[in-house]
Amino acid sequence: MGRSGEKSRQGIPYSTVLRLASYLRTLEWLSMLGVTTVSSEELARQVGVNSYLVRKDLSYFGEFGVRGFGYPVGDLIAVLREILDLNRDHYAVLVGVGNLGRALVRYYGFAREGFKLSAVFDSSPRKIGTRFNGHQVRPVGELVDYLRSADPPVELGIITVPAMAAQFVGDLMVVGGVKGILNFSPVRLQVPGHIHLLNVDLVSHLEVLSFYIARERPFSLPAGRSTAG
Amino acid sequence: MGRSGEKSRQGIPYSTVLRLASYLRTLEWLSMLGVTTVSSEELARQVGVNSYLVRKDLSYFGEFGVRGFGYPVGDLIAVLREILDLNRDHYAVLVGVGNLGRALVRYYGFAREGFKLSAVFDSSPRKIGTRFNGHQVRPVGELVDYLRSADPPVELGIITVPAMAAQFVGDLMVVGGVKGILNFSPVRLQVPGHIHLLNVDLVSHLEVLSFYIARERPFSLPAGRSTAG
DNA sequence: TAGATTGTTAATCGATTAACAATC
DNA sequence: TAGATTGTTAATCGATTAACAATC
Repeated sequence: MGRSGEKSRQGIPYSTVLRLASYLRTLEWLSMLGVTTVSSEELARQVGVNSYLVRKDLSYFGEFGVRGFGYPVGDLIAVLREILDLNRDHYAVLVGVGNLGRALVRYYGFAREGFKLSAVFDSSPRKIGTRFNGHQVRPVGELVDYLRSADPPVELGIITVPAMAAQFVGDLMVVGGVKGILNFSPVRLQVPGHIHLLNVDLVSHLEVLSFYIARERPFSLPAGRSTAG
Repeated sequence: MGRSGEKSRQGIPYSTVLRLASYLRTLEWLSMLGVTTVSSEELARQVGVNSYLVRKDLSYFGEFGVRGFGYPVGDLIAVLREILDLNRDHYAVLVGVGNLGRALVRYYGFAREGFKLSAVFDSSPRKIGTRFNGHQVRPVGELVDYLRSADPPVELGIITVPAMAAQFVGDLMVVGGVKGILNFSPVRLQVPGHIHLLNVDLVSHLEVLSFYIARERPFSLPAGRSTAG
């Protein structure tokens, strides 16, 4: 599980990385249930992919299974945590303490996986100074300075501001030196190539569901394949 | 995170549907800025894909552009709203009034796009009866009955309960007759094939960022792709 | 061992990219 | 018209699936 035995990481598909996180989540769940061994077949079934893919995904990083037996759950969890670099804390700032922002500040899931909030910002005088979950809201004008002098350093920025302000806040984060941005605003941010950006548009998800539901009406087609897995 | 069903339906790739929502978001933004015409090149640039893909995606549904000219923004918005079936209201129930659930109940973005909350449920006696954003929290025991008799009918279920309860709640929604489920719990739900399921695992997104930051390597997919996949 | 299941190479499939004819 | 840009067909690329040898 150390880096020594790993194969080349060139060209690891984004979809593979996303599935690694899925595998990890499922394995943690199995581990909680007391399961100590799992086959690629069973893990695949639970995640909703096929077993070829599980083995292929893992093979990018090494050999972690036992032939004829399966994968030791605990070991595989450790391996995936290592691969995803989850064996250390990651610090984030969050900007925008609206409904969604407040929810994320209070969300346990992040901290549980080692993602810790370093500080929280907003532009509204009404919100600056108030406290959420132990974090006193700071003025967004202090964001760059904060990021530059933060110790431990802040790697991640979480954007939960309205569309109008998203690009501005993103720019500040980049100037401040974050390495990755999780953007919950519906705006497509423009960021330099070295910044890792993920857009999470909650409304889009509902729209996708809407599309598939609309196409399922009685006359549309012979029963096709399901979107559910 | 990501969709659970990997297959397209009626020959339209899932990734295309997701991009349609992205195009719509960008077009709405352009429209707000007063832009009335946009080329596939410009729209592609803003969304972070290439123009071939924009034209290809739209061509699944018809011809909406003017050669030598581009696309009329207003018309294309109307077309996309029609395709995604957004020209009517969609009703949803939300189960689980924790931090994330409360945020979604209060989130304007959903309603703005025609997704309306029909009712809100929780299992905790401490929360039942309290009000959030005008919705009085109902006991989860009433969920199935509510869904069966709701008028207007409820198509969508949003799950924001802890992992432990997610499958149970999902089962109730299915029994109640929802057509699609947006699952924010980290559990991979098992649902019948006719149910459209999208999993949104917020922690996974951070883990993906962690992976790429650890490698100082850009994504291999279109930068800043929307989630769900 | 024999059966089971991995790890890996090869084949397939489908999405993306490219090219270009149509046409405003 | 001439230049521009769409809509669509063909080529490419890469992820997924399949097959199977390795081996516990």
